[in-house]
Amino acid sequence: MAHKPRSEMIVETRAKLLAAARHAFGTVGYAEASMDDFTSSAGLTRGALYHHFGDKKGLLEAVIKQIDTEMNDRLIKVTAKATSRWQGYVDESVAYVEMALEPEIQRIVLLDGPAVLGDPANWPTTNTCIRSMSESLTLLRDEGAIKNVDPEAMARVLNGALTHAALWIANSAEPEATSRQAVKAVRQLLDGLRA
Amino acid sequence: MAHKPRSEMIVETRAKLLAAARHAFGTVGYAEASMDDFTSSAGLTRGALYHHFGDKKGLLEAVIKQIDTEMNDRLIKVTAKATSRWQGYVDESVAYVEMALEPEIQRIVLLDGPAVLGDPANWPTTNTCIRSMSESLTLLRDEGAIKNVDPEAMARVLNGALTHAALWIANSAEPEATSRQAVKAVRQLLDGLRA
DNA sequence: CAACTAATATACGTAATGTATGTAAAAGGA
DNA sequence: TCCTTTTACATACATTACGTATATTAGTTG
Repeated sequence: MAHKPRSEMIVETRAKLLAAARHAFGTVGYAEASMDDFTSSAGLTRGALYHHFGDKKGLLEAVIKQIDTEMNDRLIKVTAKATSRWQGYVDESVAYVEMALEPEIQRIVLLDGPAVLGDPANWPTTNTCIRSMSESLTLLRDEGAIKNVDPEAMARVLNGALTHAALWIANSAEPEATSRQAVKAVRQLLDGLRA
Repeated sequence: MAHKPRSEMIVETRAKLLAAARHAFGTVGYAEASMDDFTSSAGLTRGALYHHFGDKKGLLEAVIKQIDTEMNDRLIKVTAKATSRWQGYVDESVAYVEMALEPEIQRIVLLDGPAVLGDPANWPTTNTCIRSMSESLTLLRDEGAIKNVDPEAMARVLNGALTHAALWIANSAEPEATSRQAVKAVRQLLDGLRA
């Protein structure tokens, strides 16, 4: 009877715990998510959880890291499609807003993450997204497409604008209309950076 | 012996609870603040707390409302001092960043508030600050000082930029240097809005 | 095959929240 | 003035969650 090797069991267990936690965090929120509940929904107990992730916070970190990686992958694809570098940056920004509309991302990364782990700027997973946006800005600046800005500073500040736009849209009574408003404002804001 | 009238006792009790909670939330954070601890530090018990505020969340709402009012008062003073309307808006924005540097505001309003109460845009106390910024933008737009933006949308998006700037500064290893970077980026961003 | 290590479960202590109930003092009317 | 009613606040209790310490089971290695 196929006794899988231990190494496979482990990654499987980790994956199951991550998925269960991610679902729980994303729906009821970090504080309301009971470790007993979601581990048992994964067919495990808290024993496995503590062994692999140390504590609830560690689990949240792992979940956020996973989401962050996925977000970055998606953003890279968007940028790759663009015709010009500037257009790529604008598209990336809008795509970021759209991703941030997803309840799971919003709840976990934008709301609970900062409250539990502190300012995202200092997360170990050092927001891959911000870094990539910062790189885009560096290139744009060096080729003279935008004003002479500090890429990192501007990337962080803009990132704040984007996430707030997303929060606003997602919690609006009329997301469609709000989305148009918010995206337009973001575009205008970005446009103001052009040289 | 000076038995104060009941109405006075009540406002006093509410004030004591608010102050104690505000201190606890502002230092150890909402989740870690034990209601037993901070009520007893105010010479009361949770009984009074539940009577006046319903639950822990209700107390947080009250604390945030108080802080929000104070912030707005301070912003009004800044704007009043400015020489031009545009300058007033820039000063207001920078002042907002500076206020958001204060640990209490940061912890309670920027980190825990959104996690516990959801997107600030929908708070009952409907961020007085955002409203006032939105009004400033309306005036600026109408007098042609800035591009033709949607004031509410732009105010919200900019607000996100400002709060993120503050978080970044406050959690930086070198707040002084980071502050210069962030404030400069904010100024550039605002400058891009001018007509 | 035996000893060891590591993955997961179980059991328990502690602490926090919310609720239900109790109490005492103030307000108000006769 | 006295009795009733309300209400501000305290106390006691039930539930639940987290984290840790310990037990068990299974896989790995010599």
